[in-house]
Amino acid sequence: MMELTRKGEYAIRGILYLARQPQGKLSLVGEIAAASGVPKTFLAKILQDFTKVGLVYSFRGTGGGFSLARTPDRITLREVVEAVEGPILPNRCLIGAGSCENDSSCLVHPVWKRVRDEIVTILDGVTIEELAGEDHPT
Amino acid sequence: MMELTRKGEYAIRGILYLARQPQGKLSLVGEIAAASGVPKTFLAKILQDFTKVGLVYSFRGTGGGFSLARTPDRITLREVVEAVEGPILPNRCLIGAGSCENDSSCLVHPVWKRVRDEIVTILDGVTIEELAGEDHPT
DNA sequence: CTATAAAAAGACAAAAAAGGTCCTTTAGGT
DNA sequence: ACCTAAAGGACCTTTTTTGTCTTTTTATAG
Ligand code: SF4
Ligand code: SF4
Repeated sequence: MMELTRKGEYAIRGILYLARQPQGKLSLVGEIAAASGVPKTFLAKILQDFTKVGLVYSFRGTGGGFSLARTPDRITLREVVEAVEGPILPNRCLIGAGSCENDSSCLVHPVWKRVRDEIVTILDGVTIEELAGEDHPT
Repeated sequence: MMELTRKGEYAIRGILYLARQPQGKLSLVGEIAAASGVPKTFLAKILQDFTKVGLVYSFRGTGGGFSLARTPDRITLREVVEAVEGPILPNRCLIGAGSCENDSSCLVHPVWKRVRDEIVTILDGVTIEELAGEDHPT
């Protein structure tokens, strides 16, 4: 239950690769895929998701590629996961008004809300810089 | 992401019905299904899961049915969810040794561990008595 | 301005999981 | 013996996951 999909796992691996590259350097899909062991065409889709939400920059044509749009210390694990998997929702009733008729009276509702809030808090508290294992120079 | 399945939702509804019945009374699948709005045959499977892990008692034949195996205050939401969905695992690496080769060096690993521990803590802290909305006589 | 390079977009498809149904068997009562 | 109700298992449909492939767009180099 509550399992991260492969897409989510790949997304993390992919962005970690980018985080480990020298600032401003562009990486090709094929290069990232090979290094992180992710199917190339699948990773391409993931990188598109990243681009859409503004996590990475993409450049087409000769000399193109991908780079982070922000420094690794300002990208949280939550952003990465949500970019490809959508918002963290342990239950439908958290989607919004009307998704479950009795969310006002239901006593289970607040429990799932707590669960979501805890997960979000944890994932928001982790940056990909920490995960990339770079000790940033003081 | 991280969404409870219908089976899990149904499981909660089903056990809440049982929790609201007078102590020791037996309920039929059909009865529980109708009252909680769950497909009868599907609920039957869920109740079988409950029986397997010892959450409910089942009796066959005339006058048979289901009842809780414990008082509602000693059944946690976690037990109910895990009975039908399996253990709470935000990522494969938490399954056990060898499920991911690099779980010792991977910096993401401890994050998922924290996520799981938090979810488990929350769900363990909620009993189905609280959820059933019975104010138990002091 | 044309060839080349690389990402974007979108259609397609296999495999797995979710969500059920149905039928036969087993166990208990009358 | 006969009825009742759960257990077990085979089967099915739909949705989601996990990809692939082809075409289009955008950019650069010569
Ligand atoms: S937890 Fe309660 S409010 Fe949320 S979907 Fe289930 S019944 Fe509805
Ligand atoms: S988080 Fe790390 S240890 Fe866990 S599956 Fe992913 S790479 Fe492996």
